[in-house]
Amino acid sequence: MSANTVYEELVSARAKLEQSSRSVQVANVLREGILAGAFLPGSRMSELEICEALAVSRNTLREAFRTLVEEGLLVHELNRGVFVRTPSESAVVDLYACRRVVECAAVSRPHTPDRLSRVVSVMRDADAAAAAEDWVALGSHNISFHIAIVALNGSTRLDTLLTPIWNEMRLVFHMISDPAAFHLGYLERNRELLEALQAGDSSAAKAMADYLDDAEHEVLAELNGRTTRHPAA
Amino acid sequence: MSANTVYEELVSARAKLEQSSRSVQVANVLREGILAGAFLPGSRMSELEICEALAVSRNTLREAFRTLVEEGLLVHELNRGVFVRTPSESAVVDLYACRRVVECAAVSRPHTPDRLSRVVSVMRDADAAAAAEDWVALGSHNISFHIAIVALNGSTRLDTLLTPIWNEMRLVFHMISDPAAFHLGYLERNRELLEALQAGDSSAAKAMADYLDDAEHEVLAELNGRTTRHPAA
DNA sequence: GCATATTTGTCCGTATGTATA
DNA sequence: CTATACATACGGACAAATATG
Repeated sequence: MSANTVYEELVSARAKLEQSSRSVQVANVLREGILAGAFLPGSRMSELEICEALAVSRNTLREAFRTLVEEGLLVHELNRGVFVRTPSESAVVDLYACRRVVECAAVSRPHTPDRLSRVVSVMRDADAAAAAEDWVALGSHNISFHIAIVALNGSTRLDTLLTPIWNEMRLVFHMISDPAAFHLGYLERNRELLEALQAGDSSAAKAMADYLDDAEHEVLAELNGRTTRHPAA
Repeated sequence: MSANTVYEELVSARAKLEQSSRSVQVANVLREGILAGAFLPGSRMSELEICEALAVSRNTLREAFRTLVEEGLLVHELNRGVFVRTPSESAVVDLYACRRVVECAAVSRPHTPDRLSRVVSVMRDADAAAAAEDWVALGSHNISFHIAIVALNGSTRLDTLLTPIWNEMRLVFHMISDPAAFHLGYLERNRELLEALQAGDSSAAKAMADYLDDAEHEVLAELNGRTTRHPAA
């Protein structure tokens, strides 16, 4: 049964469950699995099977579910269970609207060199991943780049509040056909953004807005070209 | 069965009211209580007592707790229980840093009249509350005013993501000595902001930044003048 | 420092309600 | 419509951690 392979992986992940509270541990394991694409958008999270695979009770699992729902990775349908979120087209539009606000604000303000250094190091990691043709890592570094951009705003609270945004962006990337090509295409644009920032270029905000516009349209085109076979959210 | 149509409507209406699970209902009740100040920052939320008071099982209550923790109203300490969050001074600084980003961005962009109308109506409600000397309502409308400001960004996702910010602001207001005087003082400044917005004044961003700076300093002064007797978060 | 009581963390069994084949 | 599978919610139980005297 190939349908069981996902749960078999969970059994091995069970070894990781060691410290902190069970429900937190379970949430961590499931989060990793979802972000890695083990559970694709729209797929159902069976209480029973996951309970058995992780050897935890339903109560504990349901607490973990509650956490992940709040993080935006799962959606909960009353008396039906929980499913991996399937970002709709309108959700994508809204995601980019939200990113436009916080990312354009971030690049518009005067930045301190030490915070920019984080952006620089992420850019280096992305380059390394691209050179090694590690497309999964490239996708992660791409998101990390924009997380580092948001951090320029100087509010750690804002950073943590936006976690669901980046989670859902990863879900979106799992829905497009060729994430590798997608991320590779934006590697150079990230570099241009960084150079504009380093130069103190006041047009960085405009560049960021254009960047997000293009990305949004490309993602929407991908989602349009795909016959949505997933269960509705 | 035309005789049943009325009752059928009632049944469907009742179904909608009860369409949320117990844990969600419990979370709603507790949230209201906390935001209303029934549970003050730092106070402990006893599982046993709340279970008995609401006649729900511990499992159900713990799911509700998980939700409220995720919303920022409660903090969870392993093997110790959950407590109403006590915003620290650094938390207040960060809260205003976050608000500065999203609220200044909101007033900087060109706004559509229909969305501004929401700000206008909230302003009217606040005036009415002030005239009626209903200080609790005034505090709520003050926060609603800024929620309406953020909504000018045009991202409903951003609006929902910021829910913990407004929740925590209410907790902060519960910690200052005279919330009524505080909110009354900012009623006029809200009006000035609104008028600047209606006039399309490009200096609205600066006005908002000043507004938040002043509010932050006033809140911090309040928290400094108070011997923090609450358990540490 | 120690013993006790309280509270939390976790699991189990089960009854009820809901959705779907 | 019936039957099955599943989610929801409850209560009890026990170990572990914490608070209290």
